[in-house]
Amino acid sequence: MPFEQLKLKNQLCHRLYMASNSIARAYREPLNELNLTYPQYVVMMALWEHDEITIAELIDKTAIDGGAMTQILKKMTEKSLLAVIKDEHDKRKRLIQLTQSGQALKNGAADIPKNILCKFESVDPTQATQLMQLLDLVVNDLNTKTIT
Amino acid sequence: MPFEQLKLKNQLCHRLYMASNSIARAYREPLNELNLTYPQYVVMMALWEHDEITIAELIDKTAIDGGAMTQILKKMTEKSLLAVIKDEHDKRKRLIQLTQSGQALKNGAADIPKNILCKFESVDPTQATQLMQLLDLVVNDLNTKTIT
DNA sequence: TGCAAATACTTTGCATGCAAATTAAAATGG
DNA sequence: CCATTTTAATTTGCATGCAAAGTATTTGCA
Repeated sequence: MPFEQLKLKNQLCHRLYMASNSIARAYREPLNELNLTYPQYVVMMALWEHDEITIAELIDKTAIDGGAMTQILKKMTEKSLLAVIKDEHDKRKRLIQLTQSGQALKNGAADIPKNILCKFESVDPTQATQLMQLLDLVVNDLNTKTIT
Repeated sequence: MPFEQLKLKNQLCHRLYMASNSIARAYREPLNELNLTYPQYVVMMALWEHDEITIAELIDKTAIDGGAMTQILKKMTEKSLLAVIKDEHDKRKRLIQLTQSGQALKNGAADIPKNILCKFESVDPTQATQLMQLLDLVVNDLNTKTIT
């Protein structure tokens, strides 16, 4: 059977594509109530964990594209969720600092992960963990630059 | 430990986000050589499997957004990969038909899946299968409309 | 038969993801 | 110390993903 490998049903990538879109869609409603997009929510999670980090560190933690990050931070600044501050020690860098309302939003977001998990009827916690581990392997393999 | 669930390292969604972006990036180079974007490649795979289907069927197979599909098909038409034909039986519908060069491109794409798989050093075939099954569960759970 | 409701697409506006070019500032080497 | 290189961000251009509004047909039904 030639070209069997080109069938969509055999493609890991297509499943990842669908799963990623599906889960982002699932977050859309609860995040709308917080007036956040999904990438903005990821930025907030990173900052709730560790405030006052540079843009480069934020990019590293979130895996969001640098070009997109500039735009995202601009919009979040307009919404008074955070402030972008120049680093006096290294003027190339910018520090991101949550505002009070940015910090406060954490309470409103606390229930989101639980509500999303409720939608998983067929995936038990063991499988979820397994899935996360496998995805980590995939990401590591794909992001490891093969120094040929 | 409050808010533990809001940490990025505990988020299935963030891993899916990273994995999906990583794998799309991995396809970018080989697809550039075919002058295809990733969604366009997905459309081609669907059509290589089954030619002359309606746009609605194509959307169903690929899970690509309808609004985006219109644009994607327009660009693929400009590249003479396919043609959009009116369905005489139901004038609302459009049939998508591969051109000769669209069909021929299948040969150029035949090696792409294998080349992507080469990048997976830590994921063996068994794990890949397992991963696909878990992703299917996720997609099914998230796309099942709960008829409350 | 005739009109409201459902379909199949298209269009529009907004928010990224990504590559490539650009700018500003710091680190390096000679 | 100065020129080259590297690093940190921003900007730009293109291609989606998605929601919502709009258009053209076809169905369903009273």
